[in-house]
Amino acid sequence: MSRADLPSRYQLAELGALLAEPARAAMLLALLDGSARPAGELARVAGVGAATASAHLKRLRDGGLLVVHEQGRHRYYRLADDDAAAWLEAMALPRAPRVPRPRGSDPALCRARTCYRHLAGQLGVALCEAWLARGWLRAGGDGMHLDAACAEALAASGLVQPPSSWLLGLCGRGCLDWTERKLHLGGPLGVAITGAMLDAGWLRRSQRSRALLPSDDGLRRLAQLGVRLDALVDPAA
Amino acid sequence: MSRADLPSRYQLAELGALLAEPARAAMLLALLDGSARPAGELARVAGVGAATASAHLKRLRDGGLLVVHEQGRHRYYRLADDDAAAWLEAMALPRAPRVPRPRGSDPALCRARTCYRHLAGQLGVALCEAWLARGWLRAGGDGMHLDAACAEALAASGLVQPPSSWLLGLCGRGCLDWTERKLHLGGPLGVAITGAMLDAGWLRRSQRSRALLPSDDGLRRLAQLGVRLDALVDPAA
DNA sequence: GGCTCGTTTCGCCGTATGGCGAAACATCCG
DNA sequence: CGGATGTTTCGCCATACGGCGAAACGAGCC
Repeated sequence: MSRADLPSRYQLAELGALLAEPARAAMLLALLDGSARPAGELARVAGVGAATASAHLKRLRDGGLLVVHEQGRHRYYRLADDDAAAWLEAMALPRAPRVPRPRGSDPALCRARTCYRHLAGQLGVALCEAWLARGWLRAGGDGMHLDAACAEALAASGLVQPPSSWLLGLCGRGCLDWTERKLHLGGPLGVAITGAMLDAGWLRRSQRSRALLPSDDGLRRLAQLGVRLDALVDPAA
Repeated sequence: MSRADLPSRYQLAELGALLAEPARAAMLLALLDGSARPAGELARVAGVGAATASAHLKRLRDGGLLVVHEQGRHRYYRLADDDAAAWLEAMALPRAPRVPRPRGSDPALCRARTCYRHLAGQLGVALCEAWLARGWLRAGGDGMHLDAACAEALAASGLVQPPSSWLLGLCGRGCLDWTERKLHLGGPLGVAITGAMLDAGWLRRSQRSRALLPSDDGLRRLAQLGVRLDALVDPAA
């Protein structure tokens, strides 16, 4: 207790201080969908001038929460890693509805959303559970890996181009879904699959939130890949 | 994005501000093992005077992170709920070792520890997985519940007194283990079982950290209850 | 080269907040 | 009842930090 957490106390405080400013919090929330945005745009969403935004971004960068990608005269900021994204999502989600199941605010968000750059929500959990159950996803000591049978099925379904063996090399990680309280698939593998689903039109980004809207075709394909859709909340609710 | 997270931005900032002060962070870390401590003691661990500690505790209480239990002239502070404890643990753990498996700092902490008031770490994950696998723990829509067979086995093993049916009424919840990245058993059910293990001497609290030290007898009993111990990290490491 | 635009640095001010000591309560004990 | 102890409130000071405008820097573009 006494000596061991003497560093961690300052670590935690420093992390908290980064979130403590509404402007910084707004920036982080805006980046929680995995997007990379230039400083000016982040200044706008935070509602502050360019100068202050720059200072905030510098602090977030120094604190290890953001990374920069310079391109021409723009500087694109992005969340540094999915660990940060994971607990950020945990803190940002509407302060937990206590009782068993009165779902959190937006039903669309509960159904499917991005957690950083991978699929989360009921759909993400259902996919992870289904593939684990049928052996398409194997949990090893160093993370989750895709089975060759799954990679073939994904190619056959048109999600990825035929030589889909590159998927086997990616490492997935369990990431706690804070609305479902179960694991969904994160890590590079989760990012790759989610990206492919977006590219293939199975999912579409919502304009005004992190919700992901599955197309009818996408739902059909997912069902064919073993994902149980009967547990999804009614989108009309 | 724009309108939806306008409240959540302030919510997140407020939460961050509570962690932003080393003194408050120290208090929260001290309470992360589920203990309830009087204001004076928290002042000492935080390294501040009684007056300032009182102010900090008031803020944490107003912010919904702590609850008070008045007893005589003492006021015992405790973490408000296990949701708060969960993401607090996520943030507090040594900033993730990036590469696959170079384990976080303290091997004892990785092996078994308290997460709030329930068992976490490799042992907690192993227990949760084992009981789910043999059907002793069933995951329903509203949480996890113990099977009657498990309750009987726990009574037979001497963990709880013979009429163990009261365990069936408790609700458990999956809680992400941030060193293992898998679920362990939290919620009232997890708290009850962990408490029983402490009472029965299967586990012992470490003096200087949140680590839980299993006794030889405890490990034997756990193995009899189906928990695989071969995955535990070498305690001597 | 000179212009524009995006971004950062600098200097300044106002407020918020942490720290303490002293004093006020409250509770337990004799 | 009076004294000791734990906790909170009050008043004060010092500092940290966010906010902005102005200016500097750098990259693109004509």
